[in-house]
Amino acid sequence: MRVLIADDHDLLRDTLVLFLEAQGDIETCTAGDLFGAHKLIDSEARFDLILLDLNMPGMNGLDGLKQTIAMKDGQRVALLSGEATKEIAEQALEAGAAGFVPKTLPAKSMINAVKFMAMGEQYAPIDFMTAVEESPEHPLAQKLTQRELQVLKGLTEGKSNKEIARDLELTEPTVKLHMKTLYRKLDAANRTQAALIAREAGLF
Amino acid sequence: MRVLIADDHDLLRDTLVLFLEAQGDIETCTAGDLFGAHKLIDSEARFDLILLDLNMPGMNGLDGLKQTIAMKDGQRVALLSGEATKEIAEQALEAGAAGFVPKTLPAKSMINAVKFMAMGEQYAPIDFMTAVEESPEHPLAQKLTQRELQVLKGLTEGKSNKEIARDLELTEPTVKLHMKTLYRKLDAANRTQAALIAREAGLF
DNA sequence: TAGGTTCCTATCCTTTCGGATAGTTATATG
DNA sequence: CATATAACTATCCGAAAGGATAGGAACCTA
Repeated sequence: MRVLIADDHDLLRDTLVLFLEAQGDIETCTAGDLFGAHKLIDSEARFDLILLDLNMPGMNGLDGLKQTIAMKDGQRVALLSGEATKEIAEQALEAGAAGFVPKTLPAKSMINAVKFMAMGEQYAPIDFMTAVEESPEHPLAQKLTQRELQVLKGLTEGKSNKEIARDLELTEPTVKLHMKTLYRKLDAANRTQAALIAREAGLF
Repeated sequence: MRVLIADDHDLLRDTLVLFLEAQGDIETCTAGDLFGAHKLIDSEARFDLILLDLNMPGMNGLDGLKQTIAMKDGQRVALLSGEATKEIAEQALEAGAAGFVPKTLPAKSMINAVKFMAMGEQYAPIDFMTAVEESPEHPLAQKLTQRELQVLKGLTEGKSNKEIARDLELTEPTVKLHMKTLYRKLDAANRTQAALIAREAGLF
């Protein structure tokens, strides 16, 4: 089984090579950037799997991945990254990548994943892919006072100012004032926009 | 490698056994229901992987899976199903399953998946797991006319009636009428509720 | 051709919204 | 103590929204 590893970090590249070669039945080639990888793909025999680091020179986001997938023989190309988000991983798989391998993967799992992908399957860490992309404690919520949040909650339930006032035991003018402040803080032009923005942000 | 296959469909069970045994290095046992599977787990040597059909007798949803995972030696248990939804698959993996295998998987992929899971990795088909659970052509959208949908789209963008009228080259009173109809059809009390309901339904 | 449905336009009127402005109370914070 | 901020109340006014009602045009169908 022949694997090409392209990553600009010597340490990671060498470690990966050591692990894979230790398996006995895996032969490795390496490159330090996308250009080097493409040269090897052109000149060498077919690889069973090509691993590309997302952040190495020449990659330019997922462009380098797509270019490599489009190269001769339709070889299998997987994305390797340390920090990539779930969105990047999904886009890579969507673009036809053989898989997505986080650098945080245990060595044993990484070898299994490489073998799995070389066999023609698509790999991605389940827990990584199913993780809910939790919005990092929306900055919006922090800008709002308790009262404003209460009013906003009422708004996202489609209530009128009068209803919100009754529920919170306030007068209607007060609710209106909070509304005005909310529009300013949420950068909304009217209550509908404010409600949509609040929902979009995942509040309530 | 020893694999236990539990499924109440004789045909599928036998087919799967044939495929796996043909690999040479895989030894299989079978059971027709959960009870039979548990008996084999108790009496036989340790299995490298246990495949449980979701719909066979005794399973009772994911309960049977959880029971089996909790049995001796912490053996690796995967869920096998033909119709399961993405939600079921996620719950199974959450509960500690070794993987989720749709019965629609090509034989070659199924074998690869079995081997992969037996090696200690977690498997699920990427495309299946990342598929967006698309609401089945929202019944709402069908009740609305073209115009109403256009107006609703404007509403979900937080526009005023006047703006919507200008964009669609209608008069404001007409937009208002469509709004009224929308409220009735969407069961909304006001524009904010209508906008939220439309967003909730995944329209636009 | 008559009857029905859908879509559009329009007017009248009331309620609600939203902005501007002004002021009170309580609680931090320097 | 002075100041700032948050929370609340209040009034005025124009703009927007929403309900009721009426009618016209296009299209399908009996």
